[in-house]
Amino acid sequence: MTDVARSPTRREALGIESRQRILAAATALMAERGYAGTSIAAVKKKSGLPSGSIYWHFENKEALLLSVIEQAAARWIEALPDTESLTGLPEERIQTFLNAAAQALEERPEFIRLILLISLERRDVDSTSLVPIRRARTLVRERLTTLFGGLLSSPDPKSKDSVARRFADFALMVADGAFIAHHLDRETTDLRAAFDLMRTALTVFLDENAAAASDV
Amino acid sequence: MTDVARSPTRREALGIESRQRILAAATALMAERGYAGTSIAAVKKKSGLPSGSIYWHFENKEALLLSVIEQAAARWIEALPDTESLTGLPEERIQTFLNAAAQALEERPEFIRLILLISLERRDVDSTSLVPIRRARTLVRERLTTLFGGLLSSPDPKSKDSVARRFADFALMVADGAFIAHHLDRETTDLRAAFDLMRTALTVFLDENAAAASDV
Amino acid sequence: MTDVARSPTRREALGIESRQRILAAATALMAERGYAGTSIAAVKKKSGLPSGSIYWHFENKEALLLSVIEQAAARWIEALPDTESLTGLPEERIQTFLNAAAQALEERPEFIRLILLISLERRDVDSTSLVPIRRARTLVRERLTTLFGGLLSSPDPKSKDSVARRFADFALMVADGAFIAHHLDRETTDLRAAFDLMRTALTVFLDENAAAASDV
Amino acid sequence: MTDVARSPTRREALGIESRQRILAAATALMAERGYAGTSIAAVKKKSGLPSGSIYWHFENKEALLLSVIEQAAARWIEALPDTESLTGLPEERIQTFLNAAAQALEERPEFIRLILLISLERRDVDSTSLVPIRRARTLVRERLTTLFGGLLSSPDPKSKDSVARRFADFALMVADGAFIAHHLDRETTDLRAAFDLMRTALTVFLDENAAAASDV
DNA sequence: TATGAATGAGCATTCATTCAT
DNA sequence: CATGAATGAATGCTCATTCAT
Repeated sequence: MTDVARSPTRREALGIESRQRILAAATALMAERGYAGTSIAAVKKKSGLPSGSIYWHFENKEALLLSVIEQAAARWIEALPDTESLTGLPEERIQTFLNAAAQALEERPEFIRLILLISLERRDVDSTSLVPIRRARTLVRERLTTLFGGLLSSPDPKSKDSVARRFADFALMVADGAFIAHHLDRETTDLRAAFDLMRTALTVFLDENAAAASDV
Repeated sequence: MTDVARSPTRREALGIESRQRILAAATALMAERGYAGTSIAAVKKKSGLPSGSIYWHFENKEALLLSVIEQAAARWIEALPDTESLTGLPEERIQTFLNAAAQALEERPEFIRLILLISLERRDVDSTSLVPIRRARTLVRERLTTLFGGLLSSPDPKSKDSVARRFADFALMVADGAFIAHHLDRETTDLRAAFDLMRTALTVFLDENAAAASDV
Repeated sequence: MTDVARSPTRREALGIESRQRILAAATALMAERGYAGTSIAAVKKKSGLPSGSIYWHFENKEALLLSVIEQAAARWIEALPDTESLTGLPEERIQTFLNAAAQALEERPEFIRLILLISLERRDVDSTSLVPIRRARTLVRERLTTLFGGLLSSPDPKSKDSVARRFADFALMVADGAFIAHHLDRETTDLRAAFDLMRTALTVFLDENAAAASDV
Repeated sequence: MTDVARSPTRREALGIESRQRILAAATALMAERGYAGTSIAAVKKKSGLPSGSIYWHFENKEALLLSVIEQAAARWIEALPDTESLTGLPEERIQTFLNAAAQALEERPEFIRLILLISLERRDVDSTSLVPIRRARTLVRERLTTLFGGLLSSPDPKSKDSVARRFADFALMVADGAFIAHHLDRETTDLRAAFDLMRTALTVFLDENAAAASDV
C-alpha cells in the first residue's frame, strides 16, 4: 500500500486557501509593522477571514509568526540562483550571482525586511522564530562559500575554505547593509553602485589570492 | 551678579533626573523589543516612576520615542572619532577609524540596534521618528566622505568627491551589515575579520585610485 | 418551508439579551448622570457584562449613547396616545391627551430626563446624538398639531395650521417645563395642577379662536 | 468701630482677578459640557492659570462648581426686573416682566443652561450644588407670586395667594420649556411667540379670576 | 499668593484568545 | 472546516489632587 498523495477534497482545498490568505496577510503586516505591531484583528481585516479561522489554522500568534517566517525564508532561498548553474569566468559568475541578489533585493524587499525586522525585534523575547531565519542565512552563506571556493586557487583546501567563508560573510554583510541603506536613505543610495563596488572588491580579493597561491 | 542661567532648584533637578530615568528605561526597552513591543507599563516598571510622570515629561508614547531616538543618535555620533583628529598614512587613518567604529559596535550595540529596529518598524507608520536617524546617518556619511576625500589623489575635485562618497556609502553598508551579522549569527561571525576585509578593500580601492590618477 | 427569517440560535438569542442588558444599564446611568458622568466601568458593573462585551455590541461609547437615545426616543413616542384614537368634544380630547402625557411623565421620567440631559450636555460636543431626539420631538409636535388642527374652526386652512402649530409648541414647552419643575422643586410643584392650567389655557385659546372664526 | 471696607492691596486684587478668571472659565465650560465633562485641565487651559492656582482658590472641583452656580444664580436674579418697579395696568405689568424675562433668556442663555444642565446631571450625585439653584428659583417664584398677587382681585387672601402661586409656577414652567425649545429646535421655535401666548393665557386667567371674584 | 512637577486611580479602548454552534 | 460572540487582561492616556518651593 503506497502512500498515494490523494488530491485534497473540495473542503480541504478551501481550507488550504484560507490558510494561505491568512499567511499572506500576516506576512505583509508583520514585514511592515513587526510582530508586536501586528494585531490579530489587523490580520482578520486584511485577510477577510474571521479571527476564529486564524486560530483554527494556527495555534496562536507566535505559531503564525513561525509559519510566516518559514514561508518567507523558503521563498528567499528560492529567489537566489543555484551556484551550480553558474558558468563562465570567475568574474562573470560573481557578477551573475550579485546581479540576481540585487534584483531580488529590489523586487521582493518584503522578505528581507521581515527577516531583519523580526530578528531584531524578537531576539530577546522568543528565539524559536529565529531558527528558520538562521537556517536560511546559513544556507545562503554556504552557497556563497561554495561559489567562492570554486573560484579560489589555493592548494590547501582547508585555508581555501576558510578564505571562501570569509568572503561569503563579507558578501552577506554588504547585501544586508545595502538593503538597509536602500531602505533608510533611498534617495541618496545607489544599490547597484554598491554591488558594483562589492564585485570589484571580491575580484581584487580573488586576484590577490591567485597571486599568493602562485607564489608558493 | 546677574540673574543669568540660574541653577535648577532641588525640585527641578529631581525633575530632570526623573526625565532621564524614563528616557534610559525607554531606550533600553525599545532597543530590545521595538516601539510597539514596549508598553508604557514596562517603562514605568523599569524606570520606577509612575505612568503619570511619564506623561508629565513626554506628551505621548510617540514623543517619548522621538526623544529616545534623538538622544541615541547624538550619543552614536559622539562615539565616532572626528576625522580631523586622525593622522598618519592613509592606511593608518582608515585602520584607526574602523577600529573605533568596530569598538563602538561591540561596546554599545544598543544604539545601532535601536536605530535599525525603529527605522524598519516605523517606516510606514510615522516617519517623523526617522528624521533624527537620517540626520545622524548623513552626518556619519559626511565624516566618512571627508576622511576618504583626504586620502584620495585625484586631480579633479568633483570626481574625487564622488568617489569618496561611494566609498563612504560602501563603508556604512559594511558596518550595518556587520552589525546584523554580529547580531544574528554571533557564533559564526567574526566582526573584526569583516572590518579587516573592509579595510583591505578600501586600501585596494585607494591604491587603484592612486594608480589611475598618476596615469593622467 | 422556506428559509426566511430563521429564528435566532440559542447563542444569538443570548447575544441579543446581552445587548439589551447593556443598553438598559447605559440608559439608566446616562439618564441619571449624563454621558460624561457615565463610565464604561459603571455600565459593566450595572449590566454585569465584561467591558469587552460592551465593545463587541457597540463600536464605542458614542455609539452606545446613540443606541440608548434611539431606543428611549422610540419608547417615548410609543407611550404617547395616537391622536386618531381620541374621541369626544375638543375639551375632552385635550384632557385625555394631556392626562396621558402627565401620566407618562410621572411613570417614566427617565426618558425625558435622558433626552433633556443629553441634549443640553452634548449640544456643542457632537450633535449626531441630537438627531433622534429632534426626530422624536418633531413627531410629537406634529401629533399635537394634528390634534389641535382637528379642534380649531378657522375657515382658512393655512392660518389654522399656523395657529395649531403655535398651540403645539406651547403645549410642548409647558410639558418640558413641567418636567423640570417636577424634577427640581418636587415638593412645591403640583404637576397635575400645571397640566390643568395648561388645559384651561388651551381651551380658552380654542374658544377665542372659535369666536374669531365666527366673526368672519 | 465701623467695618471700614479697606481697599485691597495690589496682591489681593491680583488674587481676586485670578479667582474671577477661573470662575469665568469654569462657568463657560460647565454650562457647555456639564460638570463631569469639564476637566480641571480644561479650566486651566481656558483660564490661563496653572492647576495649582485653581486649587488655591477652590478647595476642589465640587467647591468650584458651587461657586460657579452661586455666581450664576445671583446674576440670573439680577437680570430679572424687580416686581415693585413695575407700574401700569395688570396686562402692562405682565408684559413688561415677560419681555424682560424673554430678553434675559435670549441674551444670557448660559446661566439657564448651566442651571438646567447641572440640576439634571447632579441630582443623584451630590445635591449641595442644587441648594443655590433652588434658592434662586424660589426667589423668582416668589417675585412672580407677588406680581400676580398684586393683579388678582380675590377677597380671600389665602385663596388669592394660592392662585397667584399656581400662576407663578405656570409661568416658570413656560419659561423653562421655552428655553429648552429655543435650545433644541432653534430653527422652528419662536421664543417671542411663546411668551406672547403665555401672556395671553395669564391675562385670560386674570380676567376669569376677576369675573369669579365679582360673582361673589 | 502662586505654581510647576508629580502621582496613582481611573478612563475608553484594544488585545490575544476561547468556545458553542 | 468555519465562525460570530464573548472574555478579561492589558493598552495608551487623562483625571482630580498634592505639595515643595
